[in-house]
Amino acid sequence: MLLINILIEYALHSLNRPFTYIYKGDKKVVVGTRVLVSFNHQQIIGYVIGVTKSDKTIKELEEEYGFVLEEIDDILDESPLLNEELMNLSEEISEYYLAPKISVLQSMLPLSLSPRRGTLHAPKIAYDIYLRCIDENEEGLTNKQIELLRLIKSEDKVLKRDLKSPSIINKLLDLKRIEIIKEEKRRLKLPTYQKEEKHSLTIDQKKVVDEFLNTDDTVYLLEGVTGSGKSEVYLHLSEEVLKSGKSVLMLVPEIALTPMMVEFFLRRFEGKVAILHSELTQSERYDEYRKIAAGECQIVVGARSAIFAPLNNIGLIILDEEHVETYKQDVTPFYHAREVAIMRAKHFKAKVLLGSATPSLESRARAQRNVYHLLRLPKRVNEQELPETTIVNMLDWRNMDRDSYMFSLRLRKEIQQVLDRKEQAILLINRRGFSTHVSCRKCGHVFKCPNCGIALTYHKEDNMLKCHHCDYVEVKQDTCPECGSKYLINTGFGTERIEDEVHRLFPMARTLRLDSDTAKVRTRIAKVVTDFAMQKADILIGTQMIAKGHNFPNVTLVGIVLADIGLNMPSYRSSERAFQLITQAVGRSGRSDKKGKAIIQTYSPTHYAITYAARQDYEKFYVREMENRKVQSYPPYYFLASLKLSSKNEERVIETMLTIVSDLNNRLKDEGVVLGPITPYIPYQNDTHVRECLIKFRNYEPIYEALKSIIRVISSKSGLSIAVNIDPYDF
DNA sequence: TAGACCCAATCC
DNA sequence: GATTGGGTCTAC
Repeated sequence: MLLINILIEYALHSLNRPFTYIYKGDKKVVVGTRVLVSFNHQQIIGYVIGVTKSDKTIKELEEEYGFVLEEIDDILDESPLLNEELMNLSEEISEYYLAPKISVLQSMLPLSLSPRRGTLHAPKIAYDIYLRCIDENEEGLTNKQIELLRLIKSEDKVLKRDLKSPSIINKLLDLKRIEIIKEEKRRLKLPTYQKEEKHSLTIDQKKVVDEFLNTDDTVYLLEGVTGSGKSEVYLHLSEEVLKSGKSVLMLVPEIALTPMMVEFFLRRFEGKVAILHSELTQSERYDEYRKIAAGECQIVVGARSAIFAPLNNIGLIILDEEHVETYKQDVTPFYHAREVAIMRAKHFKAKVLLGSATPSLESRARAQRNVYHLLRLPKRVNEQELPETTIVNMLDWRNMDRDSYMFSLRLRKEIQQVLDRKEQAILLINRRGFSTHVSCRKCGHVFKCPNCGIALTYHKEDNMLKCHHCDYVEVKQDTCPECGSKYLINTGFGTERIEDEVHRLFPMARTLRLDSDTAKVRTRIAKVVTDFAMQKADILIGTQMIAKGHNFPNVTLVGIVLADIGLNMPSYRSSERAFQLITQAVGRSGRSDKKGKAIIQTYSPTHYAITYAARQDYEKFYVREMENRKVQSYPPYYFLASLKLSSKNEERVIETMLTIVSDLNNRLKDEGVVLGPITPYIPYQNDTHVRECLIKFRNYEPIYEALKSIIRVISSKSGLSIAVNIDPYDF
């Protein structure tokens, strides 16, 4: 009889331990496969982490353990889903991020293979069914059968669905003249490009490539201004790594926003590339995953979770736009792809290359201390000048257009000139929708989200009010639900409103809008981007989505309609985010031989994030922001961990959080600073109350001991749930 | 996480 | 006296 130790699918700290089942059947049970078990009156999925033989009787075992043993209902896989490297990696991640082990495994695997119930209905392997001739003997066949046999014979193999006559096929199969071959199908159709030979490098690029190849560090940070040709460096290094027989993992923030990078890799390395990202359907993703696991691809291009691609013999992991926050997962297990990349690289003795025009402060600081090897690309490839940038102070009424409170005279004039010259402009407004608040003029009622309590944004396109925090939507009413008044007013503006305003001020201008509303339909991002690139519109209006990656040669003006959005968010990263966004956006202007301009409208014209971004001066910003972080004891000077406690019972959360905070204070003394209890911006969601605290510290060990013990104590209590976020972004 | 179980409130 | 609703408990 076999004793099977499994992790069950519920990702809770309280259930983060092995459960033992027995198996008497004769199928093989292997560590790393999924099984179906009944657990507390339900059928759920478990992941096998241990198999041992036992000669004792069930009764003896139950006596020994003190609980009733149940049998495994079914075995779902024949062979392990993860190899040893990935299994150890999952262990390391769950240790570092203090996350339930099963949650890490669930994040690593595509849904079709994931240890969770959804897996049972997830897509299966798809096959192409081919026919092949195995016996040319035509004796005793009818003319029709001979015709088909000769047709099949003339090709190596023929797709069954391409042939029309099933009865004749069946007859030939019966007569053993032909056979069926099943081949796994790749449901993702990659576009085929003309193969492209490698470009020669500029002197700067060559220097960077040589330094990377001829030194022996693990992590490299490539700091290169927008347009400096980082992609070409990635491609060259990838080629070198492939030549040495190793494979490459290329991470991008979001494929939809960086279609160029995928195209570059497909062009250069046709047939060797797999793609993995969230835009894929479940079945496409499953197929790509299996192809990688089967060793059929040497390059994987993908978003965050692609860091878990089952590539073997990795030689290089690249994170493009390494500062982008999407690399940090914002649910358990809260991992950051950069840290996971470094873990994997250590295992393979591979190198990690982090690339950005505006590196995250953490990375840049590590480079400062030579933890990372710093590489620089200080110039744009064609020596194009950086755009001429103007900051417009919106507080000064003399700058303002009397006809519009969203546009300054200067921005309006520049847009007009661009239109006159038949060039293109990009307007960035980092907020979607039409207006940010809808309220009643008579009684002051503000339309709010019933789940989150924050103001709803009005979307004119579909005439709905939407919550930008959860997915709540409602049809916009024309009257106030409180007093029945018809006088509702819109305040605050977003992309839709700007588009309206552009149409009003420049009736002839053709516009396109790109934000996550546009992106709801999968193919629409690509459509908008290509349409704009083909100059089917004069002005592109959008959120931060338009600030990344794309190269629009005819754009000579970038207008940042309101640079302050985000700057005053209650987060220690708000300056950094604003700086990155503005810098990236300004860099979109003047990418070809035409000189570009950028206009930044702001109510904080002297804020360092804005002034340095206007000058595209990352290094100065870095120094200035580091001072800030030092004074405020934030990363990179201190590490952070946040702790989130939730319960249906508000009093209980408050009380427990108080004891946790005082407990932490007692344990840590000088090892860290505890802030809290903090009532979050959204203090309750679907009748669950939440409280948080934040820990700032310099050494991981003592904090980990404390956190582990708190998790142990809290998770043993029912009605309370706890989640720890190591290196959180949202404080 | 989600069904079981327990107890009290509530119905006519 | 039966039904409903909520809070709590437990899992191999």
